[in-house]
Amino acid sequence: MPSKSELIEKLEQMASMLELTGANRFKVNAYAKAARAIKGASIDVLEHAGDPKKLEEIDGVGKSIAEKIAEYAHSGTFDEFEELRAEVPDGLIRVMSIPGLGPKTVRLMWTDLKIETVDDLKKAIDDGSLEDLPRMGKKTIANIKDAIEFSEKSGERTPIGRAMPLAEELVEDLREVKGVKQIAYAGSLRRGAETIGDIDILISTSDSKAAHEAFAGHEGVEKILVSGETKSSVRMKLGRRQIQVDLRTVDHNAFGAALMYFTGSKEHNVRLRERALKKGLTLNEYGLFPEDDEDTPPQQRGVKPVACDTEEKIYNALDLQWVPPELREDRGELKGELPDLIELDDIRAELHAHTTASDGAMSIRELAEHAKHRGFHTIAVTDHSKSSVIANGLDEKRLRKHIEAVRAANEEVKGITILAGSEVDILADGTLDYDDELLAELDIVVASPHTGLSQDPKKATSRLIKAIEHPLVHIIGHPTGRIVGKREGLSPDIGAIAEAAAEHSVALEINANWRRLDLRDLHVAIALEAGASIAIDCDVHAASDYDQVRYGVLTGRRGGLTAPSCVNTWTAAKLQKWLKSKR
DNA sequence: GCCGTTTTCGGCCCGACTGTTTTCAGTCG
Repeated sequence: MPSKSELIEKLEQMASMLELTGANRFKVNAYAKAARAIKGASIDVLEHAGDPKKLEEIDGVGKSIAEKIAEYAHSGTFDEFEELRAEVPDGLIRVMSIPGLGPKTVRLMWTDLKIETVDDLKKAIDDGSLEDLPRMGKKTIANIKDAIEFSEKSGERTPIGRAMPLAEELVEDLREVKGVKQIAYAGSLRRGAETIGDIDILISTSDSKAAHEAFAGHEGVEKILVSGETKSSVRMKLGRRQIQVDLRTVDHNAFGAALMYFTGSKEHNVRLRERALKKGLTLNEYGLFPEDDEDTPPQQRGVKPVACDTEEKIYNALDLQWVPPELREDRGELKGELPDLIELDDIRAELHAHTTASDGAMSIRELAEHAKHRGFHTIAVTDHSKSSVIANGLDEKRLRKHIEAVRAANEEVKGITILAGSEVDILADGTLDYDDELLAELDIVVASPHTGLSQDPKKATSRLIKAIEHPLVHIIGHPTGRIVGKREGLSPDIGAIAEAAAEHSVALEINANWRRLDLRDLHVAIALEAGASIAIDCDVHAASDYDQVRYGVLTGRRGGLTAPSCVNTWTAAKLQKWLKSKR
């Protein structure tokens, strides 16, 4: 069945295959850009596949690609894709994903040595035939061999929750090095993306050499890939895997320009540069300069930049307001007003937490004390329901006792409200795991799907909507059940879910655990557009889980979430009023 | 293939580093 994600994948594949066949690089770029545009588009392209005008409203989609979308919606593929696919072996795209191998090299391997897969490439290395290619010396071959091993070992992208602690440790350690004035992590990590390709660290320093030496010598560095005057690249140990970490050093007064440049996204930067050129300016990682058509870069000729030391000055010089990193994805952030995004400090309540009654590690009181310590006014105790047997879900009798225990704790612990709730399973048919009489006794109901996570999108949509329409439900917990990089989860019609949620005053959860981040950023944007409220919850099982909230806030920010749209930022009174409206 | 505050053709972002070659192509971000 045609799906948006498959269409996007096909367009991305088109770009790779075109590259390999040596097509016009701007055409390649057009396909890659269209794929991104569709990913971030607010309209459902498949729904409007018969309306080319509507499709062409999406920036990056023109006549030709609009036709291909129509073709795909009708037949599940499009001719040009199938033609290229017949020509370009599947395995080559995988070969091209090896770091250091680009389209030119892979194409040469393919045409001259008939290399079509990573295994073919390994054989060509072993039997020495790879050396026959031009510009293919011993060192290059050794690097390729190493890169194959790395890509097999490092696997896919690293979840943000694994990369962030390492990045913060590096920033803390390198801050102490002689000459270092400003330091920050940049890249997709600063943008709060759910997964990270590599970690980028940026330093402004008066002693570049010292910084690069300290970096290369840092604990955990397993291989040095690049070491220049301004740029070093290493591979570091991260758990059982490795992650690439890049360090860039710049002068103090270029820190803003460099930070902007290395934060990306690449597409956002391209937009900014295009905008700069239209204003007779040129933007690079050293600053925003007047464009003068000279070949030598302006900073090397002592040209005075228009702006360079802070991001804000550069955006302003381009007649833009400063764009929060989380929004720098080329999803229209340079057009119109930006939302006043939610901040970590706005979070005042945790509404999804487990105790030792089900699968948590803390008692009700411990849970409450930790929440209080974080300055929260409310904590909801939401242990699992009876169907979650593996999680020691509570049957009706145990839940009734548990409610009593929560009420007692609420009397006893001062300075915080402890809500009696449940994370009740949404069964495969959309019914809930307890009867209404029992649910009505609870202060808060978080309804979540835990099983049947591979059901078809139509069933998933009606299942979730049924739960949303239930008059006693407040929050839909981790609505799709996905696990980042591991489990796809449900693929419901998020637009329909969001509309139902808005209509019935049900909040959709961003489960802040970095393994979940569910809703994801794009879903949040759709939910907000429909007028639905969002909950950011840590799904607390242990004390350290409270720290996950940062990832939920980042995800919310990426989706354009403001504090008023997030129930966890509301005052105790406002929260209570909403909860009671469903009782 | 897309696009237009120099518009329907002729552009399309910019610099660092590596390896191999000896002036630069390829890749990356």
